[in-house]
Amino acid sequence: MADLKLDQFLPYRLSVVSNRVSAAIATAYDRLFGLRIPEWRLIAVIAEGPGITQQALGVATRMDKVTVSRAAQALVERGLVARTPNEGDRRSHLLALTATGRLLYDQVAPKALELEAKMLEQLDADERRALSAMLDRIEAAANEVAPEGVGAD
Amino acid sequence: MADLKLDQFLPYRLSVVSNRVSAAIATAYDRLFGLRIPEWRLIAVIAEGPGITQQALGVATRMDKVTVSRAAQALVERGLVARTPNEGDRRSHLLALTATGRLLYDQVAPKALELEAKMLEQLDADERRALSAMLDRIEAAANEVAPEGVGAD
DNA sequence: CCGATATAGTTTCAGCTGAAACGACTTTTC
DNA sequence: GAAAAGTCGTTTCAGCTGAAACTATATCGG
Repeated sequence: MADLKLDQFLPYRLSVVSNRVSAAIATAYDRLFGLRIPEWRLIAVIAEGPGITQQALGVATRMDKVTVSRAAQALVERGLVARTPNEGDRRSHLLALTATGRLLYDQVAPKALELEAKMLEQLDADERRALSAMLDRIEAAANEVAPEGVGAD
Repeated sequence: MADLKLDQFLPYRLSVVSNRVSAAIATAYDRLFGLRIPEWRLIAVIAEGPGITQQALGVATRMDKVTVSRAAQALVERGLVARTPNEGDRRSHLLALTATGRLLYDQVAPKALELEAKMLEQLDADERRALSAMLDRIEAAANEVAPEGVGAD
């Protein structure tokens, strides 16, 4: 009989840790800025390169197009993001932060980095690099095991 | 303005990798054994120590009691798990694998370890230890940042 | 003992997610 | 240049999750 202890099982550990981290971040963003995680992710990517389509946002954030669509609508309604017609392709629009959106981003981003720093506090630079590289390799392997599968949170 | 690139942001990377891994595993278990992740987790813990209550299962798997309740019902209905009255406390029952459940476990556990091995293939023993230790530290830090929050998948 | 409070587990309900169907527009093909 | 096929984005629907309400039992304080 196989020797399998759940809390030594990596997929389980990964899921637990990721959920804790996500929950901590989600709570903070929601309380401080009224943002959900998908919304915050869109803002982060739009801030980097304004004039982006939703489909590109989906690729960048690895979120489903439905999730992107809903988050984008919420942000537009809140006046944080504006849509301009895409001349090249009228099926889509181009998204950019409004002035208000930019202002919010300038508040959220430092807070995000601060939260991240708190969670990484006990890792030194080498460890962080190693962690990041390992995550990349694990993700690649997972993609091989089952090519599909997305999932946001 | 803060320098924040989403794909270097640890909480995001963690979430993406964890979701990929979970999706890969979930697909495999569902296809091979008709098990969802919460069900599989219960089986893994019950196999280790039969005669366990649902509340203890919740602690062990870090899943919500609702999730545990539903997974337990499904397993009982499928005849993989049996409930015996808990003499000491009649609010709860004690769960154990049936013969069928044990048989299934003996198939699932090796498969689980095999899947894990595939994902960890490119990490050597030292790296795995380091990864595990880092996950522990990150989880602890996340718990400090926001004590609550659970979440299964 | 017995009422007050707490805990195990279930049910209900609201929220989030993503597959699938759909509408609008674009590209390809003949 | 129009029908066929593909893509962007929205809507719909079904599934999963967890907070809160609820039932049954247990424990605590007087």
